Amino acid sequence: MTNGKRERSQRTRAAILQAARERFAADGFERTTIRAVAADAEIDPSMVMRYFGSKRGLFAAAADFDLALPDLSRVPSDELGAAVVDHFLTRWEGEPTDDSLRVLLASAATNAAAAAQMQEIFRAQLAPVVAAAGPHDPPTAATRAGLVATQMLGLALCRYVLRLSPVVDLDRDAVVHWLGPVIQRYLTEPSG
Amino acid sequence: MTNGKRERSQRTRAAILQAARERFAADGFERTTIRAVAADAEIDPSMVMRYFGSKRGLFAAAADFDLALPDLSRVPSDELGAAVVDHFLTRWEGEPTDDSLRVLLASAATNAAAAAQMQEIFRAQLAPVVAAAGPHDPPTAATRAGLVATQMLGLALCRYVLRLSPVVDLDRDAVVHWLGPVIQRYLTEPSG
DNA sequence: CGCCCAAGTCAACAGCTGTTGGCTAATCTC
DNA sequence: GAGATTAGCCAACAGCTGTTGACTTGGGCG
Repeated sequence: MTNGKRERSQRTRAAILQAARERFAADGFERTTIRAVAADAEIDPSMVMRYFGSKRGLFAAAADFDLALPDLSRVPSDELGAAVVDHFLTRWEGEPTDDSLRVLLASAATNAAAAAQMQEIFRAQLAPVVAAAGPHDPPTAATRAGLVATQMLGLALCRYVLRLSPVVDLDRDAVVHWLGPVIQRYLTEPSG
Repeated sequence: MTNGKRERSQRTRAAILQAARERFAADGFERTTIRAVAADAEIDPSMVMRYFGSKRGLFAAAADFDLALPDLSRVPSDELGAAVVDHFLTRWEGEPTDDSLRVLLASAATNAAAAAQMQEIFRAQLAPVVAAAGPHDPPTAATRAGLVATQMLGLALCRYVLRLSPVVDLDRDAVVHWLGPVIQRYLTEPSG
């Protein structure tokens, strides 16, 4: 066949990872079973162990993602809030859909390792961008990043996980209209 | 002994419920085992079944709670936001501590029944209060309630579940200072 | 006292879990 | 082509899970 051994290996590895992302996002860490992931990927459960070592290893691989935040120092300072909200919506609802955030959100609530991973992502990815965007006031930068996290993760929680209908029904423009000024304030308002 | 039979029954029932609340809040629905709850309550696992029928029944009893929202129509309209934020903080951090919200938050992410229960609580308890507090504009009342939920549940998620350090480090006054105006806006800003 | 009901215990069930080791067969390397 | 390497499958393990039923104990009440 045209399939080399290496190519075949990479393909099944990718299939496992995709199935794992969907399962973890839908069911969380505990309820996701290796057997179910393997069934979705149409391979044997033992293959998951071969490729990822353990369930934790599989989760770490599935939940490792990049917020891909843009450089906010190039955005006009009065459009920062709208830009951030718009970026997150694109990240979560664009094509191709990346379930990683939902994976973490659904698992971090009940799994210490997942919570730690979430902390690390926001510390390493969100905090520096916020620091670069806002007033040059290092002590408050971490606080500002934390506040942004409360609103954006709260949105993700209500919209994608809890599926509260008034929040699900908001269209993109409405979300930007309502949350944009909030994020703007968290980023730029003097700490008083 | 001084213990009547009825009194003893009520006491063990309460002990089971308290142990269940702590376990569910700490570990979520899936990782909480009936055996662990029974051990905490110092009784036999089968007693849990006797009193609550099933694990789901136990969860429903542990997660059934009252937001105890005050009547916002008596609060000066420019203090609405601060009053709401302050109320939630008191509810979550006051004495005696009520773990119910954490129970739901930790479980709703991975359990459809818990998510439904969360939806119901916000529909039945938060939405009407928001409707009574804001402008008399029924179509937007549900939206306003949803927006309030995104910010307040996001706060709870980051502060109590994920334990993001910048959010945990905020004291009460700082939380009110930052979130108060946000909630105020969600409650009263014209929908334009 | 003597009956009765309910609180509580004990042991077991059937099922599912993550994980392991041995096996086959197909591919790569020389 | 011979031999090593590796993807993949199968069967099994030890442990834990929610749940059940039979059994024992002790208070409530006539």
